[in-house]
Amino acid sequence: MTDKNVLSDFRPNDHNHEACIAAALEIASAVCRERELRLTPLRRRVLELVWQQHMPVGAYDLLDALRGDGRRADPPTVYRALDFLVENGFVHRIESLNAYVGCGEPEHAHNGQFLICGNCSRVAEMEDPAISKLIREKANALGFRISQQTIEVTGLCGECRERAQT
Amino acid sequence: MTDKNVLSDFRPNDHNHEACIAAALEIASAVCRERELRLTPLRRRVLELVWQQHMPVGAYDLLDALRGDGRRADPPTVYRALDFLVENGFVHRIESLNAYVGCGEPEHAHNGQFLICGNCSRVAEMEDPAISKLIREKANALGFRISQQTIEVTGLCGECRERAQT
DNA sequence: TTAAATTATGTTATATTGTATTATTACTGT
DNA sequence: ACAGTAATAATACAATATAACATAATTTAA
Ligand SMILES: [Zn+2]
Ligand SMILES: [Zn+2]
Ligand SMILES: [Zn+2]
Ligand SMILES: [Zn+2]
Repeated sequence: MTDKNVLSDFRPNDHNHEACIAAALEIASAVCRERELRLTPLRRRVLELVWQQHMPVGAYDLLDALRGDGRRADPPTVYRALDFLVENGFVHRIESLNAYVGCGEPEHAHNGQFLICGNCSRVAEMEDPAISKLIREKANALGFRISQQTIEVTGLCGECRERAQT
Repeated sequence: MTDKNVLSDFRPNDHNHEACIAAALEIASAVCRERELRLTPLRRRVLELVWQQHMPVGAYDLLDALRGDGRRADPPTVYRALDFLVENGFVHRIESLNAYVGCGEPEHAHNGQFLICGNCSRVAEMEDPAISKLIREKANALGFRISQQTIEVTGLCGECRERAQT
């Protein structure tokens, strides 16, 4: 968080996560108002569910959670909501996990660079322009015009790494 | 191909593709002999099928092709063969497509950086150390130890881009 | 060179993830 | 009230992947 290229670092287990959720919903609400997007109750609820942890959630976990609310829900329900949320940058899809994670800075469009801990499953999001630029340059050199970059890195977060050394 | 950081560039449609397939099988055969891996007929056939085009192939397309051979085949058959081929670097998995593409240089371990044309579906593979290094450095700065990098870029290859400008 | 252990494959069933399609409901402006 | 639009419901299905157990082939070791 000190580094401006880090959109969200690995969060300690004891932070005030209620505040994370509240902030995410608040920002989404404001962004939607500004862009005249409709953050319907369903979309808002799915966003809230995605934000339950700082790790990727599968579509069917969300589906179960929706059903837990008492409402009836089927796959298209959650996928449509996710489409909206991904499309508008409130949520990122992690391709290597077929799962979804909340984005803390949907105000400006970007596609993040993700660090995924194979031990605790937490995810950090970077947005390092140097990385994007280098990849773009290399691709351009081959005549390739980039429309989207998918950068997902797996390994061990600092906390899990220290614990593993023992 | 002139650039040593490009493991396989976009191939023109008229190249001698039989040679590509033959070379891939030959290399795989040699590598397996050297590493005492077992390139069984099934694995060899799946590798050959993956190499039918320079674009990612889905597991179930391979399954259909195996059945086309007259043999009986079920999902575990092809997934197990793919596991072997991916594990040992003969094939790369494209996470963003849930599909598989042959690797032309399995001799040395690496995880490639892929350019995927959204129009013609052809794939090029780079292995640019500068990109890997930069990502590794940024991750290290966050205390993260990388075990694998997934870099998949979508866009338009040179040929398709020119054609689209019209 | 058998016997045991290991590795690979066959087989059946099921789990997980994602879409297509059509119908219905709720909201927006006239 | 009405038409036009956006969102959701509901059903059905497609695509991708794994679990679990049985059999066959291969390697290793007595
Ligand atoms: Zn939190
Ligand atoms: Zn961790
Ligand atoms: Zn070829
Ligand atoms: Zn192309």
